[in-house]
Amino acid sequence: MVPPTSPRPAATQPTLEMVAAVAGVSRSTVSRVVNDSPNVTAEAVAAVTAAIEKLGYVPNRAARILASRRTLSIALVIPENTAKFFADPYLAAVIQGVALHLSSTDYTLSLLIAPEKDAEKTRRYLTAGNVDGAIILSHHSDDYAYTRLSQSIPVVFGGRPMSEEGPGATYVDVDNVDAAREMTAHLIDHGRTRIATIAGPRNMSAGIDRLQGWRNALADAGLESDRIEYGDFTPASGALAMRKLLDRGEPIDGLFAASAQMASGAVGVLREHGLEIPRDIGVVTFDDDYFAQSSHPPLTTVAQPTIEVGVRMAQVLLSAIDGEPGEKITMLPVAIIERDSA
Amino acid sequence: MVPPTSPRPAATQPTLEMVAAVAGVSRSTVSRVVNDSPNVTAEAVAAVTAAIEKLGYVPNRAARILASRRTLSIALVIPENTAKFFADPYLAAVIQGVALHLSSTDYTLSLLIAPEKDAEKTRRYLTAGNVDGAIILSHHSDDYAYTRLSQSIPVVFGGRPMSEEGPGATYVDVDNVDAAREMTAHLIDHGRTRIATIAGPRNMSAGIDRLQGWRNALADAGLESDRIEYGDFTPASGALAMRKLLDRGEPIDGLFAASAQMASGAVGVLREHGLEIPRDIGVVTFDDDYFAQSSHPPLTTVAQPTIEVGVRMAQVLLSAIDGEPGEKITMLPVAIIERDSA
DNA sequence: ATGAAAGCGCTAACAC
DNA sequence: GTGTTAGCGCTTTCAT
Repeated sequence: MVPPTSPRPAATQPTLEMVAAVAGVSRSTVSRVVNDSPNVTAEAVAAVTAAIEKLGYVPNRAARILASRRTLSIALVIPENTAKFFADPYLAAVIQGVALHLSSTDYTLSLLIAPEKDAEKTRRYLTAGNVDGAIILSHHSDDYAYTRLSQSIPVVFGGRPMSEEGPGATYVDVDNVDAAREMTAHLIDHGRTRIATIAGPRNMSAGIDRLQGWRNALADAGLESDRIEYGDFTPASGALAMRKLLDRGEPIDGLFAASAQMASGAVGVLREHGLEIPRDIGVVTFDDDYFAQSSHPPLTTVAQPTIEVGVRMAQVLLSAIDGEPGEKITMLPVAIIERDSA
Repeated sequence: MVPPTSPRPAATQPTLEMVAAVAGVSRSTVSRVVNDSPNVTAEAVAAVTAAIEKLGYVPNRAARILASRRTLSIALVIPENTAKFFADPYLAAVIQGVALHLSSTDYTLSLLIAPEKDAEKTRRYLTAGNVDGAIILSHHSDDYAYTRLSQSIPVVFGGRPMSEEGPGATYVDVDNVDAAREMTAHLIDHGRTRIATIAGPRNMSAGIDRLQGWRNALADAGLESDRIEYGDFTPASGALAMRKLLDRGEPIDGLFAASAQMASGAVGVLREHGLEIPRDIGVVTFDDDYFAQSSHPPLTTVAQPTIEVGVRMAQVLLSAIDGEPGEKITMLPVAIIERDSA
């Protein structure tokens, strides 16, 4: 904790009261104008607006929050174990989308990297009325700290949460099962029959669902589905998984990597082993990031609307905060991008 | 703008007053304890602490801010043009470092993606007393909107800022010139004589400085320094620059890419052209990210203390907010990582 | 060392 | 439609 110190030198911002004086109205009227209240005459609005402009008035957030009991701020919570994925283009884009949408509102984004140990501190902060709502970007199922959070404030999860809260939770996601199935089917359509997968973690819905999709496609085609290794969505884990797959000594002519970052690692290993894509092995994946686009050859993949996911999470959260009904589950469409890697 | 709506249903958090009642002291004393004031008896501290614990009291931020005129929050400003680099492991790590350090303080991090157009809105928000200080992560020189910001609030830049504010500005950086020189010298030591560079943008100090370092090394060795192409630190730009370099038709046996992300793009192109590292060309770069580590072969590079840069920016900013003197410029050491790519 | 009292700048009934 | 009046929950002189 940083101990509080000397108070600030009173920046003397213009206050609502000063605006009222200049505009020749009461503070209430200024407040109404600032808050877009419908019940103000055009003249009053004009006078106040002019005064605000003239003085360069900006409402004091703290005072507003204190008086209205709305914080105008939402938290973006990233458990520390997830923070190491910060560099993942997917996560980065989602965060960007959230920030982008909020910048067109009066809301402010509080970025919280939540330490595993005292998740309790974070939870308290969130439930103590410091934010109007929260977006949880948690990769793992073991973040039970946030399980009951939505009883206190509106919460939106990025992707279906794994905890018991799952049913009933509000989240934004894509149809991972079906997209993975399609990707795998694409491999099958290209004549691949010995298809492996580098799956995501078993404690993340995205990992589980994409694996299920892969299984479904193989089952539909009557193919074996035992060529599985798990990664954690990082390139390094993809490389390791690919090595394990190859070390099995069984022939593989197709690979579905559950994320482009893992595919990135895997492709490097394939190249090391002298395997050429798509001559020796077809490779398809998930996410249309730089790697998928610039790999040689570029990879057939599932493009998720990343920025849009962030934007929608923000939208859904804000409307929940405003007490609007709204669906708990928002599924966004993906785009299948066919290239020459299958 | 999202119009304000219904007030929140009064979450009835315990207040300082309730704590005072339970502890049997005045509100002032509770406040003192909460703020680590030295002038409180041990018994009072104990009683208050117990009461706080019992009630699960968390101070109301807004009230605190309003009364103390300190916001306990700092802004992390990322101009929109820089936001597209969000997925750059370097940027991601720096942000993480900032958030990490703040999580051990009472400060909150406000993430601002600042739209180019109304940078004025952002500037106003920052100067209106909404934050105690700001960290600017701007890649470009043309962000004049933030030039005068440090006249209003403490500001720390990530890397030496380009604007006229440069002299006098507070920032955290590494010695890009020298590190680049060392990397290039490494290439020369390995017998390379026709050394190219993929430089960063000409309007970013990191771009300029690393280019200068490359030039210095070549000058020291009496080698030509006209093999230059520019990128914007993204992989795609690195690939493009490499193509241009190769298209010149002049022989190249060494490459210094000003960032690992650009090296990533460049290496792909080299491979396309059948050039092998280090047999045909030595490659060194900047940043020790996943790509540099897992490229084939892994790349000799300059490892920047990325998380540490973020942590230090936060530390420097907080001490500036607390009015402590402190150096304006913080240079962090880098580590030269020699591998087999030269 | 502690308490009493006066706001911080705004919003939200409530009256007019 | 507009003004008046209470606070929102805390910090901070100023006494004691």
